[in-house]
Amino acid sequence: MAELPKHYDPKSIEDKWYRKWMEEGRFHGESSDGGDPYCIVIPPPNVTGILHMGHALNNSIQDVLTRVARMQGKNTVWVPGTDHAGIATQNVVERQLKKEGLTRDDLGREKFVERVWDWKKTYGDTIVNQLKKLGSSCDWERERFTMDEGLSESVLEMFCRLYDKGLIYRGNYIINWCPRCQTALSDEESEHIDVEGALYHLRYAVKGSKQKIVVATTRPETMLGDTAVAVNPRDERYKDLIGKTIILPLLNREIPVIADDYVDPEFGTGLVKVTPAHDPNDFEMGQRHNLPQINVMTDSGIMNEEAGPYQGMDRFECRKQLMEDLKTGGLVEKVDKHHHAVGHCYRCDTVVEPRLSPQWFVKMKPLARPAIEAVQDGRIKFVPERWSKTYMEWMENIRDWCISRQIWWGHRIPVFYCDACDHEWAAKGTPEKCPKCESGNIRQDEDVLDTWFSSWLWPFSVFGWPEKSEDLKFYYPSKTLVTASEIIFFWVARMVMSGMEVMGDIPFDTVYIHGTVRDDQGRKMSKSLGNSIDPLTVIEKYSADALRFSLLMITATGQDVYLSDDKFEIGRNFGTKIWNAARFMQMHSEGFSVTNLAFDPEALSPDDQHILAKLNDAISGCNESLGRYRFNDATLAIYDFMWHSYCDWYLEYAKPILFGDDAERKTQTLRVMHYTFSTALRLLHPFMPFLTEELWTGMGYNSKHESIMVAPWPEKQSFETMEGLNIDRSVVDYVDAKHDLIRVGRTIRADYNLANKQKAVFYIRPTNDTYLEQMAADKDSLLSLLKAESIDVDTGFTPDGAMPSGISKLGTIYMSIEGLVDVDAEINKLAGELDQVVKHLENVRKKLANENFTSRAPAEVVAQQEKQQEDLIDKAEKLKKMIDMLNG
RNA sequence: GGGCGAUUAGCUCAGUUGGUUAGAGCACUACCUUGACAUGGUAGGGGUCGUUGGUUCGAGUCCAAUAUCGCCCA
Repeated sequence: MAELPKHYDPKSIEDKWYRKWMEEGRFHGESSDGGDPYCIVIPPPNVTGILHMGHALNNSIQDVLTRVARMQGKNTVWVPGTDHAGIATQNVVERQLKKEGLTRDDLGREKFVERVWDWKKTYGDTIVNQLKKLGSSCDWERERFTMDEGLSESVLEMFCRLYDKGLIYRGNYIINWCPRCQTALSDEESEHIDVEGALYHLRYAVKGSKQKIVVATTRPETMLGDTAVAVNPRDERYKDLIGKTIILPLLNREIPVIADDYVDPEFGTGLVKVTPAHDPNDFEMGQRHNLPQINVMTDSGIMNEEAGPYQGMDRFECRKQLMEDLKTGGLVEKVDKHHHAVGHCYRCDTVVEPRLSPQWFVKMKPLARPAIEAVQDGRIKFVPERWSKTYMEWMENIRDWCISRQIWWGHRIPVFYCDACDHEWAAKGTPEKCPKCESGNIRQDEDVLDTWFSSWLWPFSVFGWPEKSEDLKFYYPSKTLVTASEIIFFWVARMVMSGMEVMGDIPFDTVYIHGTVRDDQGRKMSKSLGNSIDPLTVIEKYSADALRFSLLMITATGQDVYLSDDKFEIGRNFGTKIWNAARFMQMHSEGFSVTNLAFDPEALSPDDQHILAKLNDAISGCNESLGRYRFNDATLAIYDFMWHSYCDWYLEYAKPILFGDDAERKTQTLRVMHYTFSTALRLLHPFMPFLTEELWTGMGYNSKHESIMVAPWPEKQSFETMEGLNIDRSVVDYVDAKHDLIRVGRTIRADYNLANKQKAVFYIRPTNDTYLEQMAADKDSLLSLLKAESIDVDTGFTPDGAMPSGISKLGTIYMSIEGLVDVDAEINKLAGELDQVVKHLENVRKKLANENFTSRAPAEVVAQQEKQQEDLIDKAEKLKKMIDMLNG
């Protein structure tokens, strides 16, 4: 046992251990080793990502689950990796090119993609390295990337299967278009943000009359693409209008008035303009009424030739100018303020333009059915349960998934066209000729797939699917998926669908949804707000252990996490506390061997029994909480045990023994101490991996299990075993009561401002003979914990004069302060206490006097109240006597 | 507009099927550098559990309204 340094230096230790664990292959699992599989697949972070607090929380949780499973002896694998984040990564590289005065078109597709790969090779490890800093025990030998060869193979296979089944199709529909990224987005990638917009009321002229009608719109510039005006057929106000022709202002295009049930008579004026090429609802109306579709914008959101005089203007500039022009023409009725949700690109925050465009889609309804059933029948469980509602809601109303993206970085859509015979087919390789007409005049689709089209295969693609590998057989399905609520639709739901589709089995049995990390004002942490706390800064300042522990301790199940810098002090302080406890033990362990901790059950003192019982409680509390994904309760159980049971009470109890000269007793106590501490370290290890490993070695506990990572996970001892250790519940209760008595004694000391060094003289009148015996036998610890010169335990004790005192379960404790007693103050104090007791007693009496209560409440609740009544009466009596005596 | 969540101490939050005098951490007050630890110790102050009704012998907990805030979906 090398001496532990006075100060704990997490920095050097954390790096050292992580390197060692890697060298020793501690994170790696092999299916050939068999056993009980435990697998978690990481939610792959973006390859462009940098670790934020959400990741830190997400991965701390996964690491806890992984490390516990590993210590339990399961065949444990946590598969890490990153996704290629098509749009985001392309954006990053395009920005880089821009600095060089280049665009991707200057490079051409092939060179550009090469350039992205270069970027990935140089910077793609950033987040991976940050995960390592956090202590994540991922199986790095299994690290995957959604664009690597194997996963690309999975993507192509999946595409071809769905294509051949008719579940992938190409169609011209309204999709979400990001004019900045110049690509289509899925519905999920368009984030609805509430904005204070306007509802513009515009006057359109009716052909052949002087009548003007008023339509309301939030996007006036799209009027340039209007091909009808619609009313609800049941709307009496506009009955006569149906079938008439409207002259579209500015362009003077003639468009019909149609009747359609979709129109809500309550909204705006009850008249809506119909722009089939720029709105999903208008599109459908257009389909029903055979309206032309006029797209008025270019790919980059610039008005095109269909916009007439507005051609070349940006869409928002156009909105302004167009409104000016309409105003000039007297064609604006009014402009109302209007709150509405507007879609924004989730990658660049640009306002999304709904736009008619030919894209590839996955037909979702058939895929959703088995995925709905899997959750309905409980094969997949959400924690907290309420998220299954969100999942169901989305699944039941699922819409087809737009999977094509007009970018270059990603899996190119494996669809080929023959220009000779117009044949279209999907294939995994690079065909040289058309399978139908054998022409070589073929070309591949230009688009790439949505990144999520590779992520949704993650739970099986990481194990080599479509190849039926041993790993796949062994580790699939994975166990728990840990993620935040934001990606239930993006990812979780889709993984279930793909898993059911190709594996015929669920991809995981539990989905644990943790909270979103917010700042202390409840705002989402974001770079643009500048309110994010960088986990690496926290690691630098407080240590990775502190970061992990603090995060888990303040994360209530499924609730959002509000963070501020000072919260990490919890973890740091706790680490320091443990470190110092270890140093204290070490100072007293000279010549003591920690390899033999077999204490003598017959010789356990009350405090020994007490700490062992509390240890068992902590173990069972921690395990139970972990089983229910209540990480805050799990950490609290350990924290409370180590700090308040072990350090505050047991170590303090042990001091006089360790400083004394009863060698046998000292050895026995050290055995209990080290047994307890080494067990608690194992319990703490998943939460604070570095500190616990350092102490595991530093304290010499590593003789049997070299690393704490593979030491056995503490399991709750059965009652029988506790009895075998000679742990008696009544003795444990006695020690709890003793602690209470000591607190009462200390309060008296504090009331009389006794200096720490000042020894006091105490008298205790025990409540009964059992306590008398127990306390008499336990006087050493009472003396030491009360810093007393002497303690007389005497059933017949009566104070001969004014003495400050206090009541506890074990008895009444008096402290001798010759000549110093402030009688009035003492009476006041006791009277105050009596007041409280009387008030409480009244409540209890009232309850017991109520026949409804005594007859209806469970017997044990009534008995408990009766017992309490007795205790309170007893206490009140004592207080009265004490007050009388002081008065007398 | 639909759905979900939150409202408990100055702050951030626990409080598991209703049952001791509602807890923790931080902050605060007093005392203490004592032989593990001032990133600490001991003691203490602080809450009519958003509001109003209801169910119940009993409500922070269940139900219904309502207010405020937040999130998701349209």
